[in-house]
Amino acid sequence: MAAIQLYNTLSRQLEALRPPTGEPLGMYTCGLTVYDYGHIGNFRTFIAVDVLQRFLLSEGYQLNAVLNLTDIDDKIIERARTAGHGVGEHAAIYARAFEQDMELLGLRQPEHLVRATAHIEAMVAWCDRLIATGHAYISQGSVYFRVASFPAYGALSGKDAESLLVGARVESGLEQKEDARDFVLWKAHKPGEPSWPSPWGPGRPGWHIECSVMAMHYLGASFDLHAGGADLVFPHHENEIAQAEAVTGERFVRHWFHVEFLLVESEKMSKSLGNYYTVRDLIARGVKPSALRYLLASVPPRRSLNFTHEGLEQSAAAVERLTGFRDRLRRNGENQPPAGADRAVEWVRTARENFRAALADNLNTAAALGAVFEMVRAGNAALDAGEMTAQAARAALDFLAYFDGIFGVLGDEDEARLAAYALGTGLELSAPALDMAAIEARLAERAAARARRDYSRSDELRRELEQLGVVVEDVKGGEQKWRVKK
RNA sequence: GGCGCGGUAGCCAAGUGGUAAGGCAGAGGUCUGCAAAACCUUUAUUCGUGAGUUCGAUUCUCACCCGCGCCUCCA
Repeated sequence: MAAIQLYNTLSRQLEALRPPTGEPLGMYTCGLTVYDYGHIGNFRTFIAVDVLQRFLLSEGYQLNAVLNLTDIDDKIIERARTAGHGVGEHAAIYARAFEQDMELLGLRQPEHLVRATAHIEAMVAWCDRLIATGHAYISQGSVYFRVASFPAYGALSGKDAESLLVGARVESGLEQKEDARDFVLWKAHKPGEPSWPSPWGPGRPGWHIECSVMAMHYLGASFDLHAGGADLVFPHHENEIAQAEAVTGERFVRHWFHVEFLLVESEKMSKSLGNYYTVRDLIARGVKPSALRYLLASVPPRRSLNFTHEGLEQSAAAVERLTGFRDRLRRNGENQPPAGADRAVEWVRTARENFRAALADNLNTAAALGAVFEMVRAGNAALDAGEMTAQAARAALDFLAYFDGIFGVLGDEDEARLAAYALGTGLELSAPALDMAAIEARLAERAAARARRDYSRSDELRRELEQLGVVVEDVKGGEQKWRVKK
């Protein structure tokens, strides 16, 4: 297969990712600032990164992935104060919540899940180097990056020095900066705020320095791939580049991967509009993790995603089509006569090729799903025609397993994850537990009724079962198949 | 104003210089005791608008309209 192409924000074009070698691919992702629960926009990014990473692994790459949590910042301090928490305590609460959301959505554990406060010394040391090399200066106990000392500033976001100055002047001039574009690396201590010692006095790190320092700490001065939300391009990632490259002189990141914004009902998500959703908001409404994951993964990362409740329902229906097909394969696949086997295996191979090619083309998840569904239709048709051989069924099941290893949407673990999530978060799930005893009893009675062709009783029992939350389907051979009602 | 992304059927959405993947929803049919599921057929003579290049454009160029993001700490 051709090399994996990804859009690189820095060059503004598709670029081939280096091929897999024995050397792991170094990848850094800007994670959450833990002042509150992560919202679905955050998780859109993390799911896109997750799909990318799982795809890379399936293509033979080794990964060294770093995901950071920002656990010291203005907003955390402010929210902690409002909530009556200590700052560390507040951050810990939401860091834990993030990890719960991560597990619920099946996000891959990165090789390093790192926190800013665990790397303060390294940040101080880096500030020191920036000062020593003339790229930063001390002003009233704070340290600022001297943008004028880094001519390449603005390359990532396509901004020129002049427009940056115009933008910056709008801001208040209270800070003691040489130049309006300069940004803070280290904030001097203020009463009532956490602080760490430094050569310039107590204080805390600025936002941008943490990512440069932690990325280089785990991945080296120059690494392969850096991901994050599109809104981080400027200033955050621009500043990361400046902080790193000003000292090292090396190209900080080869490939910048940005995930577009998420809208809700075509509007920017905001608390004031009442369209702001955290993961737990949706789970509490009975949304399945697999459906949420499907929706967030189904739109390619470079396109903005319009999140709607209708979209969630459509996603849930699409997931059911996939799992329904898999169930059919498992039920029927083994008992069919093996005849003309090779033709049926052919469409699985085609689907796999198209699927891989789509993902390799800038992670085109929509096209990749198209390939999967084309196989589903072909497979269902073969099953209907009684032409599904054991070999073809196995090939299709293998492909579905491979597919789900990347997309993670078939929902096999929904129930277990929801249970663990409810336990961990104390969240009450709206989905009522099934009364299995009552269901089993009615299924048995219905089977008996059907055996004696008492269809009115059978239909009555089907209605009762629906009340109990399950849909019954009569499969050929008189067998009853049931599933949880949507 | 600057930089960037996007406007494809009721909804979500792929895509190509040669005539529109896929999913959801809808309609008809097959199957079924009835259903469900599945399958088949059907639902955009048309891809924001206008002009241009071309034998031919949704795909290239230009202009315009609309939506969205960023422009100093928001994923």
